Amino acid sequence: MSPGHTDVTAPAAATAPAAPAARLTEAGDPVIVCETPQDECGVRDVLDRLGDKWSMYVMVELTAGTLRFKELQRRIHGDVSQRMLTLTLRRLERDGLVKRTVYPTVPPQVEYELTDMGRSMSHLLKSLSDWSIAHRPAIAEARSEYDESHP
Amino acid sequence: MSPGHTDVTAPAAATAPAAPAARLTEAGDPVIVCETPQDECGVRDVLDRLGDKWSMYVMVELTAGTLRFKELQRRIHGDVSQRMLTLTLRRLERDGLVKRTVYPTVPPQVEYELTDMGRSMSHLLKSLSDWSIAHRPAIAEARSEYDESHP
DNA sequence: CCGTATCCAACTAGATACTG
DNA sequence: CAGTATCTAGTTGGATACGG
Repeated sequence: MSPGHTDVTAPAAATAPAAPAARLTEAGDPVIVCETPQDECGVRDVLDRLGDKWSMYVMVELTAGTLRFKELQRRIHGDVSQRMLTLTLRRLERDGLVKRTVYPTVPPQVEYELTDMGRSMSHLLKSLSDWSIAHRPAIAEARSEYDESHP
Repeated sequence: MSPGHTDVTAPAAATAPAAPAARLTEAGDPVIVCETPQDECGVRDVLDRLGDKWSMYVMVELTAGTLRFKELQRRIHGDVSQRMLTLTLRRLERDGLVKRTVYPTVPPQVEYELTDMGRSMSHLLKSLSDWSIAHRPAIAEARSEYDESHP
C-alpha cells in the first residue's frame, strides 16, 4: 500500500511513545488522538495488511481452522493467483498473524492457521464485515445520489 | 485499491443476495461465511476506502468535529497533498461518510464533517486503532524474528 | 503440491502549476 | 481558500513459465 511501508521495528524515539490519548466528543463519540507523527496511531501497520487485496479474505477463511495452500486458494473469492496468495501469506506470517507448518512429505504439504494474535484480530474483521454488510445498501444509495448530482 | 473497484450499485443478481451466514468455530471464534462470489461479504467496499493512504486519517480527524479543508490538511500526519486530500474527501463524500458544505463567501469556505453513518464507522476505526496500538510491539517482534530466520 | 522468477498492465500518489 | 490539470514515479497485482 504505502510506498516504503511504516516500519514498526524502528528504534523507539527518545521520548517513550505514549499510547495516543482517547477522548470523547460532546456527542460521546471516540476520538483518536495522535500526539506525535511517529506513532501515527500505529494504525498504518494494521491497515497496510488489511488494505491489500487478499489479506482480509485469507484471515477470514483461516478463522474456520487450519487449511492447506490449495484449499485456501479454492475457498477465496475472485480467484487469487498462486503468486498473490503466497505473498499475502508470507506477509501475514511475518506479522505473526498466521502460522505456517511445512510437512516434508512428497508431494510437499503446507498448512496455515491463525496464531492467537491472528484470532484476536479476526474478531475485528468480523465487526468490519458486519458493518460493511449492514451499510452496503446505504453506501450504494449514497453513491447513486452522488453520481446523479455530479455529472 | 483494487483495479475496477467492486461496484455496490450493480443491479442485484436474480437470486437475492442473502446476508452471509455467521458461524462459530469450536473455539467460539466468529466465522464470516460468503455463500456467493457476488456478496464478497461486502467487505471490499469498506476496505477499499480504509485501505487507501489517507481515508483513515481523514475520518479520525473529522471525529473531533467539523473542519475546513486547510485545517484538515494541517492536522493530518505525513503532509497530505492538496490533490490527495481532495480525492480522499470526494470518495468519502460519495460513500456518504462525509458531508461537505460550501459557503459562497469570498474567499470560499468549505466545511467537512462526518455523517451519522461516518460516525458509526469511526467507532470501528477506534477498535482497529486500539488493537493496532496494543499489538504493535508483538508485531514488531514477530517481524524481527521472521527477518532473522529468513535471510 | 507448493512455491519462485519474470514480465507487464493498472492504479495510486506526489510534485507542480494554474484558476474562481 | 479551495480547488483542478498535468505529468511522472513507485507499487501492486495478474499471467505465465519453471523448479524442489
